[in-house]
Amino acid sequence: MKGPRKDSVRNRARLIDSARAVFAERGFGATLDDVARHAGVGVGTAYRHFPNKQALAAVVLADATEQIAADARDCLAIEDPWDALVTFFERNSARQAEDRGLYERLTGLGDPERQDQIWPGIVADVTTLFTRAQEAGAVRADAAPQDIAAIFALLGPAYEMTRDVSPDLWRRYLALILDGLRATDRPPLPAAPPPAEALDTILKAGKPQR
Amino acid sequence: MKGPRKDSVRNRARLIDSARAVFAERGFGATLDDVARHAGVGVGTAYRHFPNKQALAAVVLADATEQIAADARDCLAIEDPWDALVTFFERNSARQAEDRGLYERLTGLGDPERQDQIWPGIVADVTTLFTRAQEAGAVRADAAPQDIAAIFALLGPAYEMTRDVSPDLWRRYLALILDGLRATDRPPLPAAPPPAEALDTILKAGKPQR
DNA sequence: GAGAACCGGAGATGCCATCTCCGTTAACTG
DNA sequence: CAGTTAACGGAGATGGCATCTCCGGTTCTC
Repeated sequence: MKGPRKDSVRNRARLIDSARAVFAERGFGATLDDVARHAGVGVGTAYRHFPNKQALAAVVLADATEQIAADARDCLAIEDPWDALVTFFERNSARQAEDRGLYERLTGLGDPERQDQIWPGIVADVTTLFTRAQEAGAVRADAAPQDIAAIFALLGPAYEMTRDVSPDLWRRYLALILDGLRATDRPPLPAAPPPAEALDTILKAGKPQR
Repeated sequence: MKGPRKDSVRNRARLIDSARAVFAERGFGATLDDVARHAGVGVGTAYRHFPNKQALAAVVLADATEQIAADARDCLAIEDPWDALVTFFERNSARQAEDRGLYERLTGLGDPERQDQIWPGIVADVTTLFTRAQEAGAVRADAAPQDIAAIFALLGPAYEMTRDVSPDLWRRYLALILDGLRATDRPPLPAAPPPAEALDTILKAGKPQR
């Protein structure tokens, strides 16, 4: 019985690692050629291991998605409801700020099967996180769980600034937005929250479409 | 003495109008061919009147920029400082929400000469608008004028959602952010504001770079 | 050391936006 | 109204760029 060749295995691993690094730094716009070069292998090798760029991205993305799921679960364990929600935001934002590709890819790309398997769990956990905070009176009454997705979308440009201006700048705008989300006597928000089904559209908003 | 031909003048006008319409609807990614078709003229005509796409965009953009300047000036006339600032945000956001190209083009493109002539005025007026509101105690003390530009950048994705989900949705997130900007006893913002010189970078954040 | 498995990377392929060219059309002039 | 010429139209040349293929050469495995 013949296992796969040793160099083949190694190259595959290198490609995945490099994909993670390259997509993180330069965004999903990076070429498979770039990834291959970074991995120190030829493009041909890349294409022998993965039918195309998306396939490779899907592998990398799967991990990332699970991390989000894990974050959500972890945060559910934090007692203070507001603190839990904020922590979730901070964890995720930190990841996205330092991984450009992550933000760009989160929706749309990735292995649909696994995505469809993981997302519902995330959505459920985040909704819980949100509802708990709202019921505790920490989140304004006129906010909705969908707003969480929207806020993540809004933060996109903040990450961009962070990269170009100063690290950690995103924290400023996350804090600003969270202050807006917090309960204090305020006039109700104008316009209804987006429909819950629009989640994908919301997340996709404001990033390189394709 | 021979003036320019009548059809030439008309076509030029049509092209500019069409450019406004097409860029507004489909964004600056739209082709000059698209603009020409919309104007009911051939591409050749388009290229005879404008050396390239940017030149045409610059013309359209000039008007748009002056409108912003006008908005800022108008808002300075509003007595209540907070109300003035909010109105400025709302006017501008409304424009950007319905003109996709506007948001994409605001920085980077456009006739540099005229831009450089108009922008300083806008910046000055907006800074005044902001400072006034802050001194009146309506805006939190740890905010800075640069945050205005950042907020406009943050709203980019909100416009996108608006287009795909429901009109006016942007108002929800603008209100949310403004609530965060408002003074009420809050913990200070983490991370310093971006440097004032980074204005371009800030505005550009999170939109199709090129 | 034979042969299969795998590699490398030059370049073929495909795509798409920008812009040119020139035969045709129609505005102006006398 | 006929001659002149500015202006038009739009097929297609051009250029750039990312994706992916192909095959001579290399490396692993038994």
